[in-house]
Amino acid sequence: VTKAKNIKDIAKLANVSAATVSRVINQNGRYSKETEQRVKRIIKEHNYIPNMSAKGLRTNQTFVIGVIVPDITNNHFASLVLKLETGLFKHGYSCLICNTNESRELEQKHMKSLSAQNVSGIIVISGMQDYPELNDLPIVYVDRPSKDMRSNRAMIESDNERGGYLATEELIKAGCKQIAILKCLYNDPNQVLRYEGFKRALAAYGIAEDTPLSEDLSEVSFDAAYNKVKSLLDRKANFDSLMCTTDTLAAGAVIALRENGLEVPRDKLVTGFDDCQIAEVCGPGITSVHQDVDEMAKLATRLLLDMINKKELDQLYYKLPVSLTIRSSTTKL
Amino acid sequence: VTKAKNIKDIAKLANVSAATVSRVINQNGRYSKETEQRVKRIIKEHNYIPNMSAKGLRTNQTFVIGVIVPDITNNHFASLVLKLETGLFKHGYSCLICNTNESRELEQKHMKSLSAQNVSGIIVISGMQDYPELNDLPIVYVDRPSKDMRSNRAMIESDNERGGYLATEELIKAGCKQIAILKCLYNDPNQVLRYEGFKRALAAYGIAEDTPLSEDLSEVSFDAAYNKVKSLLDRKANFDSLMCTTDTLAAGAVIALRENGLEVPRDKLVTGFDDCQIAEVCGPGITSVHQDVDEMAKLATRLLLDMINKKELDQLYYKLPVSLTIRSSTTKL
DNA sequence: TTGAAAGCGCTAACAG
DNA sequence: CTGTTAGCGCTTTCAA
Repeated sequence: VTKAKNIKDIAKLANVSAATVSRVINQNGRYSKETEQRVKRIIKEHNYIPNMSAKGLRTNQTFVIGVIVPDITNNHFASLVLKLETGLFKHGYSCLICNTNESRELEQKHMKSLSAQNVSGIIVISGMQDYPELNDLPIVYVDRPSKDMRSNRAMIESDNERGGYLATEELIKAGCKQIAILKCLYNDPNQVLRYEGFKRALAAYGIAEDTPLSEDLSEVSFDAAYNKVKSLLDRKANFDSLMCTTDTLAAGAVIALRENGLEVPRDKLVTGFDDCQIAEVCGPGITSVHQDVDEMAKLATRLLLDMINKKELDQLYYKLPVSLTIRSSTTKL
Repeated sequence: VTKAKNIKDIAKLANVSAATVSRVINQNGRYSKETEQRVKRIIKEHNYIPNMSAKGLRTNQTFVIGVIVPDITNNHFASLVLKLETGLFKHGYSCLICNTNESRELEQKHMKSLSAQNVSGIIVISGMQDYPELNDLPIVYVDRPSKDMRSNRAMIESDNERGGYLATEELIKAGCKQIAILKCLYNDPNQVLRYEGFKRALAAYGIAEDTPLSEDLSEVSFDAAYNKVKSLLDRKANFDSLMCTTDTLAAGAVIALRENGLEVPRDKLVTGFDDCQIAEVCGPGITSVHQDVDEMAKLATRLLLDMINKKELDQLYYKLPVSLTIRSSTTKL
């Protein structure tokens, strides 16, 4: 079988013009059944694959979606990305993955690069900024609020405040009085909301917040949580439980406790947030706020594709409900 | 500031030809210091971003790398992808992420799609197949052997056999006599190699393999491992330890044991493979075979870029050493 | 139902 | 050192 590199080769082989081949490929009608079948046969026989750069240049549509994510090694984000990629690929779109490593600068560089590549749309997961200057580009902001509202922008977030409330309430109901919180408000509105929920729960149950136990972490990471808990223990801080604003933090906490001879839930209760694999697997299993990642991904995919295809969206903003997945870490023995 | 969409606009504004602008952008020389600065200034002022589709069409170089991966939610793969993406982006390349979900068919579809998109190169992680038909495309096969050898193919794997040996030896040295192995040979040469190592270690220490304990899993997944261990316990199989060919399997095993009131390492010893987050965090911490993901990523990046830039490679095949990260799961109390 | 022709934005000869 | 020109492969009028 000879190699047909481009649409002209196919046209020649099928005794039609390139225009007709193009119409067949794109199912644009205006060709006979006969021609269609012949062209399709030739394409298959020669294993012809259209050149997407040319198509992209011509149509200004690349069928590539940029996905911005803080860190793909975080299981919560990875789950989201897996579902997004799988869903989008079914519709003929590929995903450019961009890790920002929580750096504002890298995030901007990536957005610029995506725009240069003429991506069809962008999904920004837990981004740190809006991008109103990317005028015509459809963008879905996932996992964070955004001010950038208009017809080609959408926004999906979980009810983080309620999540914070639920987790805290669970600890209170288990009898906890001195709840430390592991969080880092700086730069992340979700963290702020989870903390709001925390405070609302304390207030609802008439518990005063113990400010030293609420001190911010330097960053949202396993190590930061691990070190914070070590230092709490070192200075003999008085706490009976830890409300952690992500599962990664919860894992760091559990490990730090264990290394100091403390067991969860025997000695301290712990809650996490995201309900990802680490919560299932860490220590005795960590009670965690479940986000509906599946729905998030489905919604983001649908909204983005609709925007790309210039469909009117009935709704541009979604706040998804959360639930609590209860595991051993909050079960007093 | 007016909007300059394309290179001609910039050229006009800078009083030069498009060719000169192109030269400046690509640092191709053959322009005066003066012109360069003027052009650069105009570009910056107008926030001009070159169109990559056009560039790609013209040069047949897209600066996009396809990354094929079985499942990005596996922390081992996620770590690899993060490092690859970060490294490649520094060199101006973006990564198209493709999850195959272990499906041969999806893998092929993705490869075809990548080829259509004129990617500059492909990194195939734990792929199930070679792609010799993608003639001119540089490909690095990571995490698996490959028969597709030539100048624009490279291949990097860990010493899986030795990993299997080390893990098994660790169990034996801790006094284990009846070692069950959780594996799934079907479709994955790495699994086979790890199993080879397992058998070699048994032989070296004069232990006979207990065939019923070596039965294959239906697939490599947390659930498969979980169910397998449950069924081993149900039928009162005689084993003192579990050698697991991935950390995910080890996690499934640990959880299944725990749910049956058995603790690691008190009642059973366990080893994993990959030394990823889950091994650090699961149960008491799981002893696991460490793969040098960092070196893998660096090597893959370098080799791929060299192939893209037509540099002669001194070596096309790399087998990276592994080590054992020892944690509590193999420490008899 | 089909084909001819123009052009998307860029780069690479080639000429000056 | 710089500009002119000719496409890369595809889609899309327009005309037939």
